[in-house]
Amino acid sequence: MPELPEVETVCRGLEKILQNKPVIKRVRLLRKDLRFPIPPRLPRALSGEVIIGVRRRAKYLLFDTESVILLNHLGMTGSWRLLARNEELGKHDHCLIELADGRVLAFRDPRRFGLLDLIKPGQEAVHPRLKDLGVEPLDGFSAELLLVKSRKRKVPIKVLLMNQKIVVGIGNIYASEVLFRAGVRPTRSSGTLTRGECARIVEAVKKVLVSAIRAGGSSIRDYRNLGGEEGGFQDQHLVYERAGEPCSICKTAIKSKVMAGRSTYWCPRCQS
DNA sequence: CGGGTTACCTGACGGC
DNA sequence: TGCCGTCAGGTAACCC
Repeated sequence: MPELPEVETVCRGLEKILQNKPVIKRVRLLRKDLRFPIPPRLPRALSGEVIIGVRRRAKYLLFDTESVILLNHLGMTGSWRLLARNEELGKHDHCLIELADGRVLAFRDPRRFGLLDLIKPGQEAVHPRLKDLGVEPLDGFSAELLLVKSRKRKVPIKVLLMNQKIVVGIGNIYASEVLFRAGVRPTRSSGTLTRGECARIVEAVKKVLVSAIRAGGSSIRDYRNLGGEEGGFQDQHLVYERAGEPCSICKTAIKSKVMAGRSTYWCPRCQS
């Protein structure tokens, strides 16, 4: 579920909570694997380390310590919770980070599509999950880049926007929302986009993501921030999960279809 | 390599 | 109340 705005919101929440650079007292793994095996040495590698900071790259969170980086992906249902004192562990709490100051961070992930791994500082660029990631949409993404990457490609633009090797952070909700605002149909073959359309798409990507971050992300089903609160951007969704409803601009019924296995929404009149 | 489909997993929801 | 099929903010592993 979490796309860039949700991961960014979680990252900012973690940064705030960890700004006193706490020492990790102990890490407990409640299961050995999520989608992939969790390194068995992870608890030992992290215990005693100081959390220097938390960063986001694409939809990944990176917890920096002096000697190792904790890499985390939320998958579809992952969340970090600051447990209240004496709070019972949930059925899907898989990893606990116990801080020396007594606080406990829990990684919760019912579907277990998330990821926990370790990276040696300086080795980020060669990590298999990070090495092929594309450009950050809010840092270095441009119409020129989209134009170049879309040439000679037949995939629908909606699928291209979700391709993390080209531009990162855009998932199924924001792809539809961006293309509606850009006035481009999600089914358009990428190679047919004009320079002007690429410019409109890139502008819409930036606007939508910035607005969504400002709103604290979108909560459709599961997504919650660190405090368990919902985001607010779902109130600004203009097409996502609105099939059959009148378009906010022209009142034509919003259409939907499955593309590359994912539900996709658009206005057949406003988007060409 | 590009493009498409399937699998991974749990839970919520609607229909019968 | 079940039970069953469908679907869900992601991505990797297959296939052709």
